[in-house]
Parts: sequence; structure tokens; C-alpha cells
Amino acid sequence: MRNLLYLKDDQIKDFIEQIYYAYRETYSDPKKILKKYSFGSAHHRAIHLIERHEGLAVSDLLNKLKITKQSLNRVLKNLIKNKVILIKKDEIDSRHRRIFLNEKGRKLFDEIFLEQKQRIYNAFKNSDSDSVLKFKNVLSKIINE
Amino acid sequence: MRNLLYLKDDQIKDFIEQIYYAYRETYSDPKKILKKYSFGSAHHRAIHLIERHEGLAVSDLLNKLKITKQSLNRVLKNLIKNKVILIKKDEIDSRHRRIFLNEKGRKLFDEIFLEQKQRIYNAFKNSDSDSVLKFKNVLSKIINE
DNA sequence: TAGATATGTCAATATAACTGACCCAAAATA
DNA sequence: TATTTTGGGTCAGTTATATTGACATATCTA
Repeated sequence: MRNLLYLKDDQIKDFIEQIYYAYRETYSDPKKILKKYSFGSAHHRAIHLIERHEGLAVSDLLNKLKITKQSLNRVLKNLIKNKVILIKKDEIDSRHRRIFLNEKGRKLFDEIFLEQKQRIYNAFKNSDSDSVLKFKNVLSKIINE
Repeated sequence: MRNLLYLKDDQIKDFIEQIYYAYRETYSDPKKILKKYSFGSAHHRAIHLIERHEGLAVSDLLNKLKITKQSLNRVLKNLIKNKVILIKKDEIDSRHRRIFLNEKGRKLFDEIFLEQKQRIYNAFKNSDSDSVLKFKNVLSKIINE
């Protein structure tokens, strides 16, 4: 008989709890830096996605964040006012607005990332490469379920 | 030279993004059920932790959730009013209040869990046991960093 | 008996989200 | 070309979840 302990309800419940802690802790690390700029978690998530997908359209960002455009608009307005991002019309289809980090935005992102990096980096450093690979595979299966 | 690709910044940035998606999706699944009871994510997290740590004290729950007691109190009041949890004084130290799910609470938890379970269960079913084990190990290292 | 501890509560505020209605400009299409 | 669709922005009101700060009460401990 195969060892399917990890498919037991109690184990799955534990994982659900652990996923919550992992997210919360990872995104708590840079709170002091964000506060320095008077930004919150909503700004953080937007900045992160813009850095990872530079030049993405507003609709792309909406799809990734899964919030309403009214909610996103508040965040983007703050980021523009604080000169963290800039928005350019798409040259081909000028209905689309493409979002980019500017100098200040990249600097802020670097500060944020430096904080978050420690946690993940140390966890990976204390794991072997096979563990990290498998962590990645299972994580992506959870997302794409 | 060892393969340390996964320690590169871009990889770590991707992981930070993935951890966000994993949390968001896992905790979005039971939203309809929670709405049926007029509860939100805050109630969900509390119910989950109470089920996993039945009889925990208010201070234990505060430490796990890392929110203020004023915030938690709103949630607990709602749960008590809706007869989902009950609170008993500790018999030895009656300053402590111990929190339990009651019948209705266990039923609600089961409904919530059934929704959340699908995602994790399917992800694990499509992974081998070694992957799941390593996923768990890396996840716990991230939390305990 | 004097603290310390666990919990509860009042009040005000901040943050991040929502719904719903409406608008405009540009692109796609009939 | 006229009409519809798409991408995006905005106004207004509301809800959910959290915060800070002050204060109250009961119980335990030294």
C-alpha cells in the first residue's frame, strides 16, 4: 500500500494553514519600507507585478490582481502622484495604457525586494536544489488547479 | 559548479509572486459558502485556526493571527452571535477563555474545507509523495525564517 | 495586598475592497 | 460609414478588516 498520508484531511488542513502563514510573513517583511513611502500592501502587490511584467496593460494588471478597476485606480493614482510608475499609451492600440516603473519605482522595488528576499533566500539555502524544484512544481500545481 | 539558479533574484521574485497566488486562490475557493453565512475572510481564518487548535485561548488565537484584540473581538462576537463557536472559562486559570467550535461551527468548517480541499488534493494527487514532502519542508522553512 | 495577566470595550481612523452608474476615446465590425 | 465593443477612467456610497489609544474588570501571583 502506498504512503498517502499527505492526502489525509488533517494533513491538507495543515497545508492550508501553512500557506496562509507563508504568504503573510513573506508580505509582512517590507512593511516598514512601504510605510516610509506611505504605501500599503495594495501598492506593494501592484509594484511587484509591474516589475515582473514591465509594460503590462491596466487590464493585465487587473487580471493578475483580481480586484475591480475602481480599487486598482486608487492604487495607480497614488503611484503616479508619487512618481513611482509612469503610464504610456500603446503605440499600436492606443486604448491600452502600458505601465512602467520609473527610477524611483525601481529603487523602491529594490528596497522592498531586499527585505522579502532574505526569507526566501535563507529557506532555499537550507534546502537542496531538488527540494526547491519540487516546491516550485507543487506550488504551481496548487495555483493552476 | 553547483546549480544555484533558484537562488537568483529573478527566481526568488517569481516565488514571491507564486506564494501570493497560492494563498489568494486557496482562500478564495470557499467565499460563496462564507457569504451564505455573512462571514468574510477574517471569520474564515479564525474558524480554521479554532478547528485546528480546538480549545485554544484568545491569546493563542491572537498570536496566530497577529491582529489586535479589538479586531479579533469583532470576529469572535460575530461567530458567537451566529452560534458557530462557544467560549468556556479555563477551569484552572479562569482568566483564560477557551474557544471551541460547536455543532454549527463544525458543519460550516466542513463545508469550507470541502471547497479548499479540492485544490490542494488535486495538486498533491498529481505529485509524487517525495514532492509533497519536500514542498512541506521548504514551506515550513519559509515560515520559520 | 500590590502588581501582572487575560480579556473586553469604546471611539476614532485607515486601508482596501466592493457595487452600480456613467463617461469617453479608440478600435473593430456590420 | 454607422454602430458596437473594448479599454480605461470616474463619481458616489458602502462594507470589511484592520489600526491606535484609552480604559475597565476579573483573576492570578508574588
